[in-house]
Amino acid sequence: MPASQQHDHNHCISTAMDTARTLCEQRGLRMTPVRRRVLELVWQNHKPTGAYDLLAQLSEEGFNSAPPTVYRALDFLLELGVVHRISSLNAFVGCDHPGHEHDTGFFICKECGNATELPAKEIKKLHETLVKKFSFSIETSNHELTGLCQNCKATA
Amino acid sequence: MPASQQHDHNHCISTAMDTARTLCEQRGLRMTPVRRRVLELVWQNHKPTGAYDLLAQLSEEGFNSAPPTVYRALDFLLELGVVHRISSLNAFVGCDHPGHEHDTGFFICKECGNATELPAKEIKKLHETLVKKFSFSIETSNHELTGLCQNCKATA
DNA sequence: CGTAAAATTGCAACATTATAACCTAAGGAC
DNA sequence: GTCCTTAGGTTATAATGTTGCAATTTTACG
Ligand SMILES: [Zn+2]
Ligand SMILES: [Zn+2]
Ligand SMILES: [Zn+2]
Ligand SMILES: [Zn+2]
Repeated sequence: MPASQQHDHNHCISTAMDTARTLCEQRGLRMTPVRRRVLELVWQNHKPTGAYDLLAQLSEEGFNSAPPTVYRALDFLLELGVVHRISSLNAFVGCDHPGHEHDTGFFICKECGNATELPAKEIKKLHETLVKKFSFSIETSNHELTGLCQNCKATA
Repeated sequence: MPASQQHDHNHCISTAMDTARTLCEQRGLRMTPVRRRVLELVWQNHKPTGAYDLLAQLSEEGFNSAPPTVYRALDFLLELGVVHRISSLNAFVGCDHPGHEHDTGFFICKECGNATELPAKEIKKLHETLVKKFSFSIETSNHELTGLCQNCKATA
């Protein structure tokens, strides 16, 4: 059983949507239909999804199907902190714990494609160690690990 | 003075070329003119460089100027372990310590664009911590930090 | 209300990055 | 030399992402 089916998707999605709505209200931003639907789709897929895949899904539902539509929605959601971009995959994925500012860090299974967010604590610890050694000021960071998840390792 | 000028470029380049040649000999691979020149260019720029920038430079020198030329050379050099790809920039940069298998990790200055390779030791430590917490098997990892380098912080 | 400013969306074109497919040329083994 | 493998040339195309501007919707405010 893939990790993506070990839990209640609908719960994931509704929680994510609630949090996003709350964040918008707090910041005076608008959760418009396209933005809402893109976030839902990102969560429904529940694994990193390309912008053009999302665009195709939107298109099937009667939304506008030009690239700027989905990229603008994604930019908004990234800014809001409810999705992450995985640059080695050119793909987007929902954030597990939105509302707490943190960097992008994922473990991506080569077999099933699921992406698991890394604990912010470990990323912070790495930052601290690096800052001590070098005199950089770290503003953002992005960590992408690949390998086999527990399930796929067991099945292999 | 930018970090890229605090040292002797020519030394960087010749060392990198020597190592690459040695690695090729050890593995029975061919360091052809295009491959050699691409590696030299990557080192000459001494900061992350896009494939199409490299292609333009090659073209000026009479090399073939079609995309596959540079992508094939870059694939070879990546495989050989003498360059890294920085996926958040879609760019390539020379490896500081080739010949020792290691993951991609860079600090990239937002101001001057220089990319400094992170110590493999710290990356390994992060891996170990994560593996203890989760039961992933990590095969590759990629770490891209941004911020200001020491020089640019001072100048700002 | 009514209107003006701001934010969002629609739309068309374009830019950038990367790959596929197929063929030719060069290098090495025998 | 002949054969086989590797590398490079060439053309076309795929995949990803952006710019610019007009039209619309939402909000702010008198
Ligand atoms: Zn997150
Ligand atoms: Zn898996
Ligand atoms: Zn390296
Ligand atoms: Zn700098």
